[in-house]
Amino acid sequence: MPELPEVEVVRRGLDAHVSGRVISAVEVLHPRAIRRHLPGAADFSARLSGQTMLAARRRGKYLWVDLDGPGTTDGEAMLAHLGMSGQMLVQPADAPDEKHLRVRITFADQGSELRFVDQRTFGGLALSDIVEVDGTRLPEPVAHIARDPMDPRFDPEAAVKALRSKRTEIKRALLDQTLVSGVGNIYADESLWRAKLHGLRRADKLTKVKAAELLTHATAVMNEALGQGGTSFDALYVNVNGQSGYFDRSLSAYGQEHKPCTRCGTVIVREPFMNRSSFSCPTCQPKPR
DNA sequence: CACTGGTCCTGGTGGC
DNA sequence: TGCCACCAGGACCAGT
Repeated sequence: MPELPEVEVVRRGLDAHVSGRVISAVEVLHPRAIRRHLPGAADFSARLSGQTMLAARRRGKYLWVDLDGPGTTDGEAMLAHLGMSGQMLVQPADAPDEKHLRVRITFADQGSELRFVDQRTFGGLALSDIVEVDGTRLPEPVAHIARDPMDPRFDPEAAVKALRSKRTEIKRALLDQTLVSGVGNIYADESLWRAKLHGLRRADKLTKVKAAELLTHATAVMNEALGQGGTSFDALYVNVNGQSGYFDRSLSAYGQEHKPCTRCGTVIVREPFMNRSSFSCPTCQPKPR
C-alpha cells in the first residue's frame, strides 16, 4: 500500500531511469488506468508520444513527470497515483508482460520500458496541465493537495492550525490530504500510537502542543520508512526496479492485532474505522468517552 | 458550508 | 474441494 515513503522511492527511481528520455509510444491496455483525462486513453497516448520526460516530482502520494512538450502556458506533466496496488516498473523490452500491466511506455532510445502495473485499478495516469499554487508548479488535479512533511516549504504551524480547525476525529483529519498530505492509514495509526492518542479524539479539542507532537511523529515515522525503502506487506508494492521495502517489520500498531504493545504489553486491538481498520493500544491510547 | 459515509476494484483468505 | 463473504484502502462525491 504505497504511502508517501513508497511513492518517494518510486519518484527517485523514475528520476534516475526515465528523466531525459523521449517517449516513442504509449500503449494503454486497460482504459480505467487513464484517470482524470477526459479526452480518453487514445488522446493520452497520442499527446504523450514524442514528448521528453523531465524531472520526476511528488506531493503527498501524487507523482508526476514534467514534460517538455508544447502543452499550455505553464506546461504539462504525466501525473500518476498508485492507488492501493499500483507499481511503476522499469523493465527490459523483452520481459514478459505482467498479469496486471495497464500502460506501457516505450522510448525512442529503444532501451528499457516504463510500465504501470495495477491489480486493483484504484490508481491511474493522466496528462495534466501545470498550474502555479503558492509559488509551486503543480499538475492541476494536485492543486488542492496540501504540502507534505517532506516538502522544504512545509509549514508545521500552518498544518497544526489546519488539523485543529476540523471538528472531526483526529485520524480522519490526519488522512485528509487537503490539510497535510502523504499520511495514509498505516502511518496514521503509527503516528497516533507514538503520540499516545486515540484516533477518535476530536481534532479541534487537541492542544497545539499535542497536535504538533502528532505531526512530528508522522514526519519521523515516514522518514524512517523512507530510510528503509518503504513499507511493504505483500508483493503488491515494489519500487521502480521491482524491489520490495522492509519497513513492515518495524510497525508498532498497524496490523499488530493480538500482539502485545511494545511499550506497555497490552494487547493491540483492531477496530472498524471508515470501512477499514484502525489498530491501537487500549492502554496507551485510551478511547474518548 | 462542513462533515459523513458509500463506492470503486481484484485477489487472497478463511469458514462451512 | 468448492463456494462465498469478507477484507485491503485512497480519493472522490453524493447526501445530510
